[in-house]
Amino acid sequence: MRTLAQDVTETLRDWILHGQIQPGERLEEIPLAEKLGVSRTPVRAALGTLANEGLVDHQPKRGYLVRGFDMEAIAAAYDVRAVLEGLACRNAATRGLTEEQSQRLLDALAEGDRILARGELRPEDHAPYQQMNVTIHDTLLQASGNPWVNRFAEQAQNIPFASDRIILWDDHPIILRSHGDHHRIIEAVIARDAVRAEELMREHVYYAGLILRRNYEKLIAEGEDAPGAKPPKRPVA
Amino acid sequence: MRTLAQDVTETLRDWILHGQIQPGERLEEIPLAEKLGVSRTPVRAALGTLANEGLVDHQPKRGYLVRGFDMEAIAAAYDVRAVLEGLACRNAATRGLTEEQSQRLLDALAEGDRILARGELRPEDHAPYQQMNVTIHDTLLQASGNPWVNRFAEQAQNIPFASDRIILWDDHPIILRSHGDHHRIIEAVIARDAVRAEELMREHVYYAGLILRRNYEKLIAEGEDAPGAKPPKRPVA
DNA sequence: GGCGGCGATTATGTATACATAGCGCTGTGT
DNA sequence: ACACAGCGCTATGTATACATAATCGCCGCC
Repeated sequence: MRTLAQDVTETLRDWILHGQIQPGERLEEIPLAEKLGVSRTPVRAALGTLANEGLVDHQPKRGYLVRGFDMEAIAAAYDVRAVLEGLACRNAATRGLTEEQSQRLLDALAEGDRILARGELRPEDHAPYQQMNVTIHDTLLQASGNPWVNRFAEQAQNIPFASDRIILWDDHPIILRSHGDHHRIIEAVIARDAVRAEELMREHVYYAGLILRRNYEKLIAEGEDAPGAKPPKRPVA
Repeated sequence: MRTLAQDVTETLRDWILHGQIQPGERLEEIPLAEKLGVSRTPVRAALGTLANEGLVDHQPKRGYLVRGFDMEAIAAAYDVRAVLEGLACRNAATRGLTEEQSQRLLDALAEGDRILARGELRPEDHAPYQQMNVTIHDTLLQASGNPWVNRFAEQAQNIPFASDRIILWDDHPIILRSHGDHHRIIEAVIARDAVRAEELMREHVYYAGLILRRNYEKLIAEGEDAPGAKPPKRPVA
């Protein structure tokens, strides 16, 4: 069964992740409750959950604030994801994939190849590519068989503008290289080469963070002061 | 300011971590509220928090159950801690320690040396040794400057019978070796040798998990069916 | 005699009423 | 004119009342 509190939690989380509520903004229970057509109770529960997830800041008797993430914090999240997903690949390679998992990964690789084949990404390709990317990472996380890795990696992605869902669509060579990583990673996992799988995934995620940071610094240098965690270019929620 | 909900959360968390509430046991709001002398509201909030932390399982409209952790899950937590604390040491070495941090670490090392000097650990030594161990790990986590590492490593420790606070006091050689690790790790961090620091800490934590698992399997082999996450010998806290 | 459906019971989910800490405003005194 | 203290307002924290789904037992039916 679904409860109101869960719905409200998801709604608010989406609002925050999609930037519809700005960092630093105050989240007041009564206005939110009215806007959502529910009572304060489920709203309170939702705010508590989001506070635990680290998306909002809670000071007792003083309310909830949407947390802002500066570039350093976002880069830190990538560092964490790098080691966690690296661990996931190591374990996945050690344990071996199920038939279904390896098939899903191979399908995803083929899908990526197909999308990238035409040499450039059109806007209508973004969603499928994104989906494919998420499929690969999530499948590998699950294949690790380590529930903690799953949970923490997911939480480290639930930050505004710092998720697999953010890709710099303009830079085709980087996307090609990234998908090349996918090939190698999955190859290593299937070949049960745990060390190589871990190293490749670590670098893959770490590099993604590096790109993000570089782009951010370039924007800063160009004077476009990117407030808070403003994404570089054409972010896709 | 402290709220009732926070107090209740801590109380329940302690009860679960200390095994005063058994895995699989049902947590009912009204009895808990009565036992604690509060209303259902703070109890509900606390249960929600603990559910987010993964200590209790929540099924909507069907209540909360204390989660049990089998040996596999505990080992998985150690794997995660290993890579996270490894990352923390890498970052700490890269960034460098503050004067205060390095002093705290060196003091902790000396304290450990002092406790271990007599050749065996007496019961009254357990608490200080434990404290020293926690100090070292927490200080290094903080020194990483990565807030995520802190959060996740802490959560991965908040499992019944899987924390720094659990040590096999009987096996002196292992404790000696472990404290030797501490020396090397801190030496590497201070020397700004990021790679070595990371590797040493990874192995340090991973090995602790391995010991735990081995002891568990030995117990199983001896026929003492250790139910759920029963700790090997003389667990403390 | 066993199985299945229906209703009473109970515990959770939601709404609302009450308590209290924070914050700002105002008024006064220096 | 400025500082500070007291007061009132507002929003959060807590308690409680109400709504509703899940469980369990009972009865009837097959």
